[in-house]
Amino acid sequence: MNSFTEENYLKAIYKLSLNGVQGVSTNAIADKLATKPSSVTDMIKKLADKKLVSYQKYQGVNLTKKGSDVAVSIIRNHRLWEVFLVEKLNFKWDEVHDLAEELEHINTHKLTERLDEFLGFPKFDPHGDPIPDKDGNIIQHKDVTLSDLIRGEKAVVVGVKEHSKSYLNYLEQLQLVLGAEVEVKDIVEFDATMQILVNNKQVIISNQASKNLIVKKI
Amino acid sequence: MNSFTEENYLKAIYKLSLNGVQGVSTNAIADKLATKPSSVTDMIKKLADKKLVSYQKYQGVNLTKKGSDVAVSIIRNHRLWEVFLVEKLNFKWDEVHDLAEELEHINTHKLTERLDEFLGFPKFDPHGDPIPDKDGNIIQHKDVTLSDLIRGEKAVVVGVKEHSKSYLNYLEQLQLVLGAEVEVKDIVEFDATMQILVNNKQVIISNQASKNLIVKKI
DNA sequence: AATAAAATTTAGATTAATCTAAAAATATAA
DNA sequence: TTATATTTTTAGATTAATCTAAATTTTATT
Repeated sequence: MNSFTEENYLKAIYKLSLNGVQGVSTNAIADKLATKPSSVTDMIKKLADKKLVSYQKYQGVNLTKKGSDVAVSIIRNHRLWEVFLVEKLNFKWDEVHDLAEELEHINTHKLTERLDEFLGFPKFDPHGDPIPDKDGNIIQHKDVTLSDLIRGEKAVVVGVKEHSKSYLNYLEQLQLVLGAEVEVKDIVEFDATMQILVNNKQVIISNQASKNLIVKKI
Repeated sequence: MNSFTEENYLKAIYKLSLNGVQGVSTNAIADKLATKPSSVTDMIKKLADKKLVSYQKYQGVNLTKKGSDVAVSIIRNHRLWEVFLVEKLNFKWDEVHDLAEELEHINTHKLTERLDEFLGFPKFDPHGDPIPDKDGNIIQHKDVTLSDLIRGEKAVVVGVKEHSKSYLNYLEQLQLVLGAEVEVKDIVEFDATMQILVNNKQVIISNQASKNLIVKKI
């Protein structure tokens, strides 16, 4: 079995690998986990001993198949619990991350599968992130963001790239929730600030905000 | 915040105090937690520093109000999660203990209260143990066991004093589940083995088994 | 290619939880 | 009540995860 800490490292490395990076850097991991590079080096050695990552000094790490499987299963758990918290316990989408961070480590095959079934085999979590299926397959929706649209285009909100409470809370105030329809009315050339229509209401949104909102054109 | 380990110590001390014991012994705690007395002494000192227990060398420990509150809230969590696992995820009563041992430590007020509400404010867990309410009040049903009955008496199964998988599994095979009606047909004088009627079926049950089954006379 | 800057690793400490073995205190029994 | 047994505590080590500070390697820049 792996400790919570080991699991968090594997998850961090997995997520940092998604950008197609070959060899995740020690500093990047330290940043993501809010720890020190020297601590990361120590842990990487341990994970390498357990064949969960492949590692050569100064060259960064990559997950092995085994390590990747563990990471995906934790992500599966995390996202299923988020669905549970929002759909069954009526939490809001900006409240569930920290709780799911704890629940995800109760990593028992049977519990996960029963939960999945109880929830009706959801495909996405409350933030639009895809939930890996029981075999670890995961649908990656391609990241078209609101900031990619041009004037006159319409789209539906399908996810977020940033999960902070403040961002999610802000989006909710603007009614920019999953499924909302948006239409680009105008874009400021200077800083890409957008004027958009959400539920017939005019909204002004910064580039910082629009580039973190994943949409699907319609 | 308290670590998982600290919480497990508090829970163990709480349970060992239920028999009206003043000053829970180091050895009893070590036994319950499958650890060594020297480890227990170390941890007790730490808990005493945090004002969670009162302690004098060689005299055993007692929970303070603060320590007792923590213990009760963990027990509340544990039992609520057990209800969830059995009623919502269709686990059997002999499968839920270990999972609940992990879930109980995600000790967030809001989560517990939402779960309680979702489950319909249950009063008892799947083994018949009372669930403390949100203020920590707990109904203690007085422990009449099957072994206390005499020939001819009838009763309903309301709980168990022993939670091992093997015991629970055995009871289920005999249909001695919560709510089952039993009638004492005969008792062997030598070793208190009982012949009882469960759902019109004759069952022979040892004293070891009957004294761990909590019943209510009817 | 030499040097400066940045990233990474090593060395050595620290903290929490545990252990074994030995010492001290308490309880029990002749 | 003295000796013996049991319980509890202390002393000193160990393991996992972390840290700081120093050393090393890689990368970037002149």
